[in-house]
Amino acid sequence: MMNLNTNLSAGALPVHEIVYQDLRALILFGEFIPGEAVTIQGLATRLSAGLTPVREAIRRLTAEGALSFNDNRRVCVPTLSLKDLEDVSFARQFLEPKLIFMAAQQVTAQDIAALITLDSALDQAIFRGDAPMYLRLNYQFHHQLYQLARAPILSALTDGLWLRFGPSLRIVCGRLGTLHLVDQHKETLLALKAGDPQAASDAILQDVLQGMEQIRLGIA
Amino acid sequence: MMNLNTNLSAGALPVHEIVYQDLRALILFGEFIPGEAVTIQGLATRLSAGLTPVREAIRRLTAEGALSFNDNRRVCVPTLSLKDLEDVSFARQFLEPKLIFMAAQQVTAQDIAALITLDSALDQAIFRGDAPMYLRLNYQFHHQLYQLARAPILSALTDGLWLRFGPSLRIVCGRLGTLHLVDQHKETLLALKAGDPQAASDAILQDVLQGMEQIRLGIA
DNA sequence: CAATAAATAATTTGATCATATTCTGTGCGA
DNA sequence: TCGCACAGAATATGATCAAATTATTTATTG
Repeated sequence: MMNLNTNLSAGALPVHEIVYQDLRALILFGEFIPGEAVTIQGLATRLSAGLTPVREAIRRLTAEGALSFNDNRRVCVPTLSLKDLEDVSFARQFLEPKLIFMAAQQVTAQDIAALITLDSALDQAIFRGDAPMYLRLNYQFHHQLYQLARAPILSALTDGLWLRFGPSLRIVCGRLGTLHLVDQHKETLLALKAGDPQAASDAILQDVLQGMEQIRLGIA
Repeated sequence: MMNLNTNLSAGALPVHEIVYQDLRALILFGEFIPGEAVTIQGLATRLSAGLTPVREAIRRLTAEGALSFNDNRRVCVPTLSLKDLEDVSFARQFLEPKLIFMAAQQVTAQDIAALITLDSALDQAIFRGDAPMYLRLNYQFHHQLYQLARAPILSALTDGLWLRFGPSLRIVCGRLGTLHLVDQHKETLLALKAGDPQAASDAILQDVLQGMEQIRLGIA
């Protein structure tokens, strides 16, 4: 009856928030197959949560385009068509350079240091052939850059695009070992250190184009 | 095939879907004041729905940036800062011309006829000084154009931006009578009829810039 | 009789609600 | 000022019902 386990407000996130983050990560890092069906009850069991919080998380992800709500009222992971990828690519091509341009204008030495640390870990993940870790760190690198721009709306838009191609990363994953992934992070970091927003912006654009091309090859 | 009318309501939408649409419209057309608090129970009463469907609708709108989920776990209508508006404006400047360019490449005479009808109704609403109707028809005009582009992802992004400045339209509303709102819809329609994607794209860009400027004046 | 279609039953899944619990802020009293 | 109780609101669960999918059975036809 009485649950005296009073959860002090410290790190108490609502269950629906936790479920959202967990489910988001699952989608973002290719743990679902494109087209795969997702059931509320299944997720509730898998994530040890009640139906309502899962339902809320699903609605959020659906609104972000990470899940698709069918006429059946069933939910599934969308399959990204080539046309869809073109659209995602178009949006990223103007959003990311803009964000990084803004970020470069107000970035601190501390911020850059954190990014370098992140990028080193990323390099090591590639070296080890640790694909899941590579996906996580690569996303984190970009995400952290978005934050530095201090443009919540543009950040949200750009962040959301990752959810669109997340499920397709599963394929890229398999190729990681055989590929020489030369990202443009080094150039971006150099431009940030040099305080050159335009150069940083250009470097990220190359990185985006390269990343989108990898996925295009994967789903083609 | 079989399934004789078990579905007694071909158009029977789930309550959470209806609540979502209703709430969305309220936000989109300035029925809420920026900063206004929104309670689950209040909406449930107002929209004659249960708590769960309302909760789901709120999560969706929150994911779209139309509502903001505070640390208190309370939900409110966000206030659009000038900086935010800049960002929305930036995104629209890229997205809308692109969409209309795509639309112009595959638009049919029938589609154009429907848009002309819509635009006439819009003119009449302005003439009558019917601000709420003006807001609805103006949105509908753009929304219909997005659909014609057949680019679901870019459409969703662009559509979502309207929710960001929806609450700020309340102010524009009041000015409607005193303003000479000369939109660029006529030019857009002419370009569509002429089969000139670039011209249509340019016309819409002007319309977007003009619209954003109206809001900037409103919240400045 | 075999093959296919139709109808029906069984199972899964989604939608909604009533209720119990937890959280947050506030006011009261020491 | 601090602590505690209280009210309003959000959170979360499980029950219940409806809808849809799948499986099974029955009917029909060549």
